[in-house]
Amino acid sequence: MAHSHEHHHHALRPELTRNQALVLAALNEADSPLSAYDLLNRLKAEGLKAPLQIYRALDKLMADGLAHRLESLNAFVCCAKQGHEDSSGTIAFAICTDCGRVDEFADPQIRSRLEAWAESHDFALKQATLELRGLCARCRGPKAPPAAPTAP
Amino acid sequence: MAHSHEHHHHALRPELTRNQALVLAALNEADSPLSAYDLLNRLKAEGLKAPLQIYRALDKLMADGLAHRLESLNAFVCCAKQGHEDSSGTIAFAICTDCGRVDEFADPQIRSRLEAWAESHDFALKQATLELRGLCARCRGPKAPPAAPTAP
DNA sequence: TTGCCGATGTTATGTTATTACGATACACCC
DNA sequence: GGGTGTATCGTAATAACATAACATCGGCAA
Ligand SMILES: [Zn+2]
Ligand SMILES: [Zn+2]
Ligand SMILES: [Zn+2]
Ligand SMILES: [Zn+2]
Repeated sequence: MAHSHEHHHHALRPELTRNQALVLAALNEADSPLSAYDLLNRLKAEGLKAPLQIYRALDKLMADGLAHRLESLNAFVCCAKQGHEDSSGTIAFAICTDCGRVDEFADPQIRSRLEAWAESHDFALKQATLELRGLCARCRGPKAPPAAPTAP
Repeated sequence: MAHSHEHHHHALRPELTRNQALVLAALNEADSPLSAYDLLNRLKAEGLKAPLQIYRALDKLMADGLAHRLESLNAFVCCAKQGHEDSSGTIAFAICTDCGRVDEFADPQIRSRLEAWAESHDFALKQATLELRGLCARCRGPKAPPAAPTAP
């Protein structure tokens, strides 16, 4: 255990415990979302044994904005921005159904449109899940221009 | 037990089998989303016994646009429009975290905004999951009484 | 010291979804 | 009638995802 003084203020970016750091590192190394049990399998070697250890770490990482849950996959990704301190308002994910890669983005216009709907329907919007499915640029074709897909 | 030849009509509105009709009726009667196992419990009296009977019926109903899955709840609702024949493009759901009620809507501007993002990122958009969480008009009420959720 | 508190480890259990296999029902053709 | 194909159905078993419950440890303040 080569750890020394990791307890130096900096509550700005809260310290991560060992389990949390392990889970975050595993998510960072992966190039597509991982389920909690995927993570567990990858971290068995580090001594993690029970699902709850993974879920607890994920809860903390998500609370800190360092990871996100993809509801349509029951899986998790690390935040593309390494944590959004700012308005963690409305994040969207474009998920490639072929290679699994995920592109995280925020579109203010979509957000304001959602807020407008909520406003006009007297709905107190707290959170939004926006997940797009399709083929990423790498998987859709070598150079498919925005046109009707030609028969291969 | 009313049985025998229930296959008289044509297929404009595809016929539902008994299991499918039971599941759809249960979803219609509910005032909030039901999980597959909720449905199973409610339909035990009708003779349904196994999860697969529910999931198969749900698959058909969703394919016909008569029901939708809410990814963030792992639950199902009947379609507010009783099936969208048109471009079932981009549907959104506003889910009340208090009473569970769901409001289904489609916003062309949100849809075109998503398509614009996809276009500009060379992403072949196939499907989108849009789920809002918050308090519905009945439950938010600064002046409206909190809707006492009637026990299911 | 003592007591609290947050994080942890461990076991067991609950919830959601699918795989596998066989039976039944009907349409279609020979 | 006797095939063949397809679609649905029933049942059992299992996989995949998530939480409850409880004991323990270590830091830290009164
Ligand atoms: Zn993020
Ligand atoms: Zn891809
Ligand atoms: Zn609908
Ligand atoms: Zn409500």
